[in-house]
Amino acid sequence: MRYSASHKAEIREKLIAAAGALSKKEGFDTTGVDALMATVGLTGGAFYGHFKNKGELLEAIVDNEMRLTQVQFLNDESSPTPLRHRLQRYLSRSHLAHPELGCPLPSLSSEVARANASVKATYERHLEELVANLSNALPTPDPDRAWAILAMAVGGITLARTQNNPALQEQVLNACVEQAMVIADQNGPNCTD
Amino acid sequence: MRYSASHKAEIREKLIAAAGALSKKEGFDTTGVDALMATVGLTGGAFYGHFKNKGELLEAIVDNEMRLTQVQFLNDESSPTPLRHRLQRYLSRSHLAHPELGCPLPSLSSEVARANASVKATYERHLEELVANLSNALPTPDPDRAWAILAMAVGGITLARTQNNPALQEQVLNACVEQAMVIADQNGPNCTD
DNA sequence: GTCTATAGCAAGATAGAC
DNA sequence: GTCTATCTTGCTATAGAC
Repeated sequence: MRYSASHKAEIREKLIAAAGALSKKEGFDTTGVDALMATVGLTGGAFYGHFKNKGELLEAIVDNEMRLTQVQFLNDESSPTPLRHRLQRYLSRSHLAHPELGCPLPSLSSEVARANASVKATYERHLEELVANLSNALPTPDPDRAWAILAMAVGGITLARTQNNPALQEQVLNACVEQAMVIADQNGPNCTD
Repeated sequence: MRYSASHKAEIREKLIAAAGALSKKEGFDTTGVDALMATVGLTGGAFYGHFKNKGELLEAIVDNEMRLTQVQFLNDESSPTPLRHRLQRYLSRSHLAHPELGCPLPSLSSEVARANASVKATYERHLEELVANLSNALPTPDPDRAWAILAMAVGGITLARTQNNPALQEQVLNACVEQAMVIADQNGPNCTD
């Protein structure tokens, strides 16, 4: 045959990656099939050779994006990145400016919240893994503190992206890094030990 | 004339409120003009007697929703609501389940992030007021801690709304309340006083 | 597997009657 | 100020040629 046996799979992966980037930048609902296919040099009709419908694409995007995020958060145990550096990378100006390359949580959560139970289940599964990993990166593992830190990081990016003023963005990002470290390092709510 | 002089203004306010609720629940982009007008008993064409275009509606929604949030956050100085209770109310199951009645920050932020500078400026102005008020509700006023707490609250609702599992939702919400209080009550990063 | 063409529908916006 | 009717454009999805 003209193409290798895995050619279709390769195109599919390209589509999922391109659609993920577009959806994180412009939103999934507002990303049209024709526009998506154009980014990989194909026309709209070819889409349905890879996905039954657009909903199936959302599932694939969510799974792929969350898997990549999982990998980025994963700590190499032989040379672990300090938590503060990971937070600074997450809460950075480049992450603010490039949602298409960044974490799906601030960009896709509101659309996932309105999606069907299957999409949410995939999201949920990856989120739990993410939190388990983040918990293990704390001085003392604690899922509750991991959830709180994750929520602050996601909320920090979300809020900062709504701002025009760079100085204000900087303040939000830095405040979240500092206060997340307070949560990570605290020994107890009353500091009694 | 058939209607009172303020009739147009009343309809306009109704429209802004209805559109705000719809946008917080289903998203602004996915809320059509015809569907919106139907909720107040009018047809699509009448929309343009009140707004130049749909973008003007978004500005009005953002201003109105943020103003209402501002009022809800405002503390009655004669009988202030304890911060913990305010956080519990924000990070509650009813707020999770009813975005149309709730805070615009978790629902509209991603669309505001993609909006024009004018919309962002309005959002920004209200956000700063909100943070100033929240800062003053802390044991020791501190804008940085206020930003961090706000980010955590917004991120907590955002993440919890993507979950199917009520137990997991509860864990996220409770964790954010507890850790937000840690940030509010801490005296310093090293607990040295 | 991808193309072109098109069906079928909903969107934002405008025109003119009342 | 609101109606109906309509223009134009965009979308999801399908049909049939290659």
